[in-house]
Amino acid sequence: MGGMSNRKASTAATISDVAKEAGVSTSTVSYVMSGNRPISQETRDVVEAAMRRLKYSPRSSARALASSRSNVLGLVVPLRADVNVGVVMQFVTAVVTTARTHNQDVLLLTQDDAGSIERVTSQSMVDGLVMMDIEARDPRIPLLARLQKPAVLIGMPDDPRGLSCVDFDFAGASRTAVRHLAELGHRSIAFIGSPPASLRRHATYADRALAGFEDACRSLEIQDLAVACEANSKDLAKALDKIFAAPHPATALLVHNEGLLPILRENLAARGLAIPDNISVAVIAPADVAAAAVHPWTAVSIPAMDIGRAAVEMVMDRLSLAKPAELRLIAPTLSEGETTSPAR
Amino acid sequence: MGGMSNRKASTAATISDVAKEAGVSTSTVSYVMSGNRPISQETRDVVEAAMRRLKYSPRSSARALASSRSNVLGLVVPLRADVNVGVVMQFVTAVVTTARTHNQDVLLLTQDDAGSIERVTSQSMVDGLVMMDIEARDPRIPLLARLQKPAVLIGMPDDPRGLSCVDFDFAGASRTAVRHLAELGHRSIAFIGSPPASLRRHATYADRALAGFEDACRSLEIQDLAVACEANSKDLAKALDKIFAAPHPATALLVHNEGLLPILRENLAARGLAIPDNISVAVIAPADVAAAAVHPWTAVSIPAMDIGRAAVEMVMDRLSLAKPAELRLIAPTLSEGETTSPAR
DNA sequence: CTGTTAGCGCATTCAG
DNA sequence: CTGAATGCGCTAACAG
Repeated sequence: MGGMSNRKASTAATISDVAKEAGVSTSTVSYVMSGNRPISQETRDVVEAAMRRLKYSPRSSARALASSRSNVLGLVVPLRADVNVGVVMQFVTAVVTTARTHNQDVLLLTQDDAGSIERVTSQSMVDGLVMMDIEARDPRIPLLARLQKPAVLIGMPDDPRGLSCVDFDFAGASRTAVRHLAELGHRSIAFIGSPPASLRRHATYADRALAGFEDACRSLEIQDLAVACEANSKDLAKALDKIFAAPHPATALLVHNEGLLPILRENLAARGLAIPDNISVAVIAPADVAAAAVHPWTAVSIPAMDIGRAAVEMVMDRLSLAKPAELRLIAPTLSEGETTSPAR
Repeated sequence: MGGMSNRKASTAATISDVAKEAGVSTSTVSYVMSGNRPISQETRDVVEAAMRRLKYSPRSSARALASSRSNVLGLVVPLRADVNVGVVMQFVTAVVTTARTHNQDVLLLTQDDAGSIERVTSQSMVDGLVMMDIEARDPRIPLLARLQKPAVLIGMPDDPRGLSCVDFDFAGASRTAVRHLAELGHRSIAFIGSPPASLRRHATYADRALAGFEDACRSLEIQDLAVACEANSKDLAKALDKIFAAPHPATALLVHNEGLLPILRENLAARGLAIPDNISVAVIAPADVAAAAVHPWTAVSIPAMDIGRAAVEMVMDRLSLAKPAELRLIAPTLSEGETTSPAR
């Protein structure tokens, strides 16, 4: 009896429509959705059939209001000119994809809109936050620490203030690359790094990659020289000028600047330097970029996917399992390409 | 009397806390926030003071439930390998920035997560949708047309089905560029276009830029040749081989592929071709990319910011003003750089 | 100009 | 294993 719904067809079905249609109470419907208590197989079937028939789907706002969970994660992305769009996109992809596997959606926040972090948390629009492009003493950290929502930083600030952090071990990446070049016999290595703007604001990846380079060279007693560089031909030329004008010019390069990769080979060729015969080049870059080149670069890959995934999982752990904050560094691995060879 | 709130300090303030604190009713508080009815200056002041004192901020889920508006826009972005990350980022930036000026936030959806459009609309997570990277006969269009939420496509499908669309006039862009080159005396022009993958799936920008090129050449009686090209040196070399092996080799190039710009000059130089002395080059690319080069390209600029802004504004118009759907093409403008010169 | 009140749709105690 | 009842916090009639 009374399977016929008497609602206006124009309105979307609600949980009580489903309950009526299935001949059960609304709480039963709610529990078959959440699984928060055992439901007999038969009533479950009846309910699910009713949901399908009515094309029911729960209103997220109602659910959020009742459960005080939005199932949305905030993602703060940098839209600066000096960051690498390719890498950023990879992080974003990883975060969105992983979030979906945890049944979360992603709200996109840009960091120049200063108040947005505070806004979305105080309005409970998000359950947690993932923040990219962290600076060494990022002013947003105290703010985040004060908020009640779990937050994960992609990057390693000087003082995390009890926040979770995850990042690639950029220092280790530089060290790994230098060690590899040293084993090939190179005794003078130059580092071509991030744009000056990134260094100036102490983006943690830029700082730490550089520190790792200097550290490794010192301990292996290798001639070192580091230059910052914008991702354009002109600046690259200037950097190379400086490198090859040095007293003991480098026989190997370590490049931490994805934007330079398409033009590096040509610029060296213009100076009569062939890779790897006259000069070895190792890079720190996303795996696909390094591998996609015609001559794959010897690379320490930035595992953007792994980092993004880890970030989301750390947020979810804190949310669901109330895990404490943690710091996580993702270890570097070097993959040999066709751009390094023994010195001389 | 009774200004002292008796709530537990641990819980965030609600609208009724504010009402109590201010000595008014909740609706009054609601109305000072929304401005949906006139409020005397004095009560407004009292209420606003109370809100500040209690650090009140409204729960978005409660507001959404009561008003059936989420104040969130869904943005569907492509994460394909064959799209240009730089351009995508510019669109995204424009959309987010503009959305904020309309008091909307942006939920990020990726298009490989097929069900997500349906999901976020049926759950009323978003008030409207902006969709990038539309294909000529995009399978999502019938779906979108069926949904009740306003949607704006960035791109021009064959049949918009009553949806709003906005895009750069890529055909006009090609025509403008060809006309410019023709005026310089060039009688044979080659078009280097998007990666084959983009063309194969008929991304509308790729299709239309190419069509505009062929059209303009035909009507101006210019030798034309078009090649697709991945954004790497190897594929570019192949494309150039083909172009210069033709019976009447091109004296000018029109390039619609941002990724080629960093390497194009070098690859031509390797063939003894200097820009613009031996060959003229015009490009279709975002303004900043074209202008940032050491030798600025003669370019028809893709006004990503304008398009993104227009998209959001069209959604908002349909939401608030119930405006009907519209199609909008953004006109091209050519800016001369240092890469074109008279033929011969 | 302001107050009262009935929902918005769902989650979740309590009872059974 | 299931149902009834309450409240989440806010908006928008309706009633002054």
